[in-house]
Amino acid sequence: MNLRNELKIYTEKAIKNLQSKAIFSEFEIPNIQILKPKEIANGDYALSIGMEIAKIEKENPIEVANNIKEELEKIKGIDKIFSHIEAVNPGFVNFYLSQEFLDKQIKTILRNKEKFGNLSLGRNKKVQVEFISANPTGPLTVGNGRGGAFGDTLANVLAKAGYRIEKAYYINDYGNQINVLGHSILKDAEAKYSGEYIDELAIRFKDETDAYSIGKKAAKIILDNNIKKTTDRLNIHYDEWFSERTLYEKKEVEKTIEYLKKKGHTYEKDGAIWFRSSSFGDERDRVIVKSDGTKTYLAGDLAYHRYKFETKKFDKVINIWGADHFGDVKGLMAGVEALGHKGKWENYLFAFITKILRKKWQRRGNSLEIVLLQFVSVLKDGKPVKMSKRLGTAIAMDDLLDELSSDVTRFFFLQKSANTHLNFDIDLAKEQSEKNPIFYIQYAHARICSVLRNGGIDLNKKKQIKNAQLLTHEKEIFLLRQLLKFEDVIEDTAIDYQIHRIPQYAIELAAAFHQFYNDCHCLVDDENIREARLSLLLATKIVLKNTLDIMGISAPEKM
RNA sequence: GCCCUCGUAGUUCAAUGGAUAGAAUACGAGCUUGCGGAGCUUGCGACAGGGGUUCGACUCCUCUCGAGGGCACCA
Repeated sequence: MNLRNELKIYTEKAIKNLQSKAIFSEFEIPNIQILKPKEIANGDYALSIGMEIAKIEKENPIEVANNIKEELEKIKGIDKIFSHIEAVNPGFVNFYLSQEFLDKQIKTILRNKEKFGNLSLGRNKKVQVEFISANPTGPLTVGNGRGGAFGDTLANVLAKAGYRIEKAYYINDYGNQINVLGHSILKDAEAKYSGEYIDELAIRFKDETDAYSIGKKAAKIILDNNIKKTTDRLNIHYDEWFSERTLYEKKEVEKTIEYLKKKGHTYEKDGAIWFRSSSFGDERDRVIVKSDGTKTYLAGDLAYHRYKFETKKFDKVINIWGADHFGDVKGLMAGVEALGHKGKWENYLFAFITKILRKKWQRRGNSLEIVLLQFVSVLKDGKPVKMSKRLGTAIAMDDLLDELSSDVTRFFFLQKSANTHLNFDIDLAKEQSEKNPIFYIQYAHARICSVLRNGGIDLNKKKQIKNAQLLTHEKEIFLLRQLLKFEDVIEDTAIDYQIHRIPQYAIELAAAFHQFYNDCHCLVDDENIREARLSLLLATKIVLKNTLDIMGISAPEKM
């Protein structure tokens, strides 16, 4: 049970008590939002419920807040957590953490080390995150890289929150694009892909003439020599590389279509078999078997999702897609529902979160959730570069990784929210790589390690704080508060997937450390203060490293 | 035409319907006989525009303008 949930329950109880005392009438208690004030002066946590209840009760908000505050103060043990609770204008209730509570937290961090921040939110639920899944017809692009950084980090966050996660790459090694790849290598009239890799493959297959056979073999080569190497360079490691072809080989696609037929979710028109997806909220029906007898991409994807839910028994599946696949979201959603896998997902306790979820139509509590990442625009020499493999003018992820480290690149991608269009100015990124915030964060980590070494602390040995109560300097307390935020950051992100919160937090934490470092000398003669500050440093190192680990970014002990 | 995602300091990005809209970078001014100055302190600087809902709007609704994406028997 974390503090925010505890506080929520306390508040609810306080309001009920006030109702039973007839100070408040018997209204239905609204959602209790636990706010985190931006200003420390406004407390560590805050409630705005006073204003909402004041409206219902037609009372003065500050009086309502005061009533709640007084009722909360009566709760046993709350004085151990908060040094004081305040009701302030226009009707907020502010909570200030006690020194005692903060001291306890630092001990918790030192005890739990890399496990600090592990939550039980997932309660062993199995979740798959599928990301990148680019066609094996060419090297990964910068846009794929964004999906990779996002998906990998989201999976890490969910793992931290207690979910059993698997990372998957769906290889589209079946279908027309394989044929097109073959023709591209043959450079005949049906060629679509171009670029250096095609030229290299052309040399390799110069003695062959069958487009499909070439395409099939080439796809395997591209997967091994390009895609897998690039994901490695990006520090992404999949649990499963799933081949679409195997679904056809094992007749899983046919079985899926048969299932839908039997359930009456299909019909024939113009010689094709249509899936009645409009019965499941889609704006139109979708073809699953074309009039020439071949299956569409959706048919294969549905078979794959049957595998996800029925064979692998995932409780939840999250697909990370580029925004160019927006048009396919409803089709797959409808299909998954038709296959009987909707709404198994838990209902979150937090009403304020479900409110957010409701806004995101693609995530309506389905067992399948699809996150769309907006486009990455690439600028080079001040000019936009059109991203298209087919045109052969795409910026390959490897081009970027030749110039920037994986750490910098991942951080650059992660910093932006999924639904903003990302401008990747290659020249700017190169130019700024030395002053990138990631260096600021890694420098903080290296600096801490250096002081700890100078202080004779073995980084791998357990270190217990003895004098946390000596941590009273403004910057010490501020840093402590930042450390404490880590669990909230994990929880929030595991629920709303706003992963840019993580790099944001890393910057804040590093800043809090640098400020502390500047004001407080650690290696002082006073044994007690020295001990206390070294403990704080060690705790900071732990949390900073945990944060970087989640982002898949290294935490160097020296730079 | 319809559907998505956007529009915030010069630039790249933040901000759960809450309190004084934050960072980074750039530009200006400071800080070192101390543990890593790749740091710290400080100044300048922004909600595309008009209506509306609300005690309270960058956030919700609506219109206008602007950017990107999607509307296949392609994947």
